Amino acid sequence: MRHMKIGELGERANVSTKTIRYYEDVGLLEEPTRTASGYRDYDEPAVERLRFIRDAQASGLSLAEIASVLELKAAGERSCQHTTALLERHLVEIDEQIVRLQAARTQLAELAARAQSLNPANCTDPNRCQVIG
Amino acid sequence: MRHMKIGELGERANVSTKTIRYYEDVGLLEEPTRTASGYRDYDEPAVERLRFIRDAQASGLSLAEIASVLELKAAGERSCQHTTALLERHLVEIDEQIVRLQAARTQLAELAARAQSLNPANCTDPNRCQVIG
DNA sequence: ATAAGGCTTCCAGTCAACTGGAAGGTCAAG
DNA sequence: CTTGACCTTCCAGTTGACTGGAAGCCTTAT
Repeated sequence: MRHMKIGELGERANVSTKTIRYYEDVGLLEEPTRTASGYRDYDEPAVERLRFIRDAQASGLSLAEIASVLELKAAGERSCQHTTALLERHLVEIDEQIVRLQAARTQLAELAARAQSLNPANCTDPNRCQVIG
Repeated sequence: MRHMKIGELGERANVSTKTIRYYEDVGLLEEPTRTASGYRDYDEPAVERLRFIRDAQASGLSLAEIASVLELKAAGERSCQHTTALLERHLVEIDEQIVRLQAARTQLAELAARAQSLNPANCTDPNRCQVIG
């Protein structure tokens, strides 16, 4: 599958078309080529780039930080001290985040186990659970 | 250290006093007892609860979701199906998130290694790195 | 007893990251 | 040759989670 329009790109990277255009607006994604009729025309690597953004974002980088990382990635050489330092710092943060996640996981799993072992038919009071909608 | 005021609680859980009052406003934390002069008066377990909120938030739960989890936690029994289901779903999400984090970690570590092995003295162009400020 | 610093309430403002909607062009299927 | 699903731009609105600031009370050290 060589070329695709924004809708397919969005589906494949699990991002809305709105969000893709927004990323382009804020400089996260460079402007793609266009078809004769003005449609955005993406290629395979665009999927990869978008997924990278999603992963990086999931790791806790802000879109602005991701932009600078992508710049470094694109540059390939001409390393920039600030970005390198950012990366180093962020690796530490990711490790901390993984630890926090595992801590949360443990606590939530415990709660879930405890909750599951009880009668689940008591959710009739509208004052409870209203948070979840 | 038995009792503390909001400032100390904030320091110990690494949360601003503003944020603590905000959590109370939105129902995440129940209203603490007050000193004679009207100051919020917290005990040791409050630190734990606040840290739980932080961990849960780091794991990707919204404050509203955390509120319902805390409700379940407080109830201890009288399990609520919605919340239990939320927890189950979220455990899966946490696992996915850990995978994403590790993927991002790998990619970023690679980038960092690549960047580090290059001359880091090229960051003179103000058009680069401006994102980081 | 006064000054610094922490506490109180209340309300408004900010920020990131979308998200919705109008108004209209494009294209493949029937 | 029109219907419906996509696509376009532009701009405004929303959401979640804070955050700032005013106005004023409380506490402790000097």
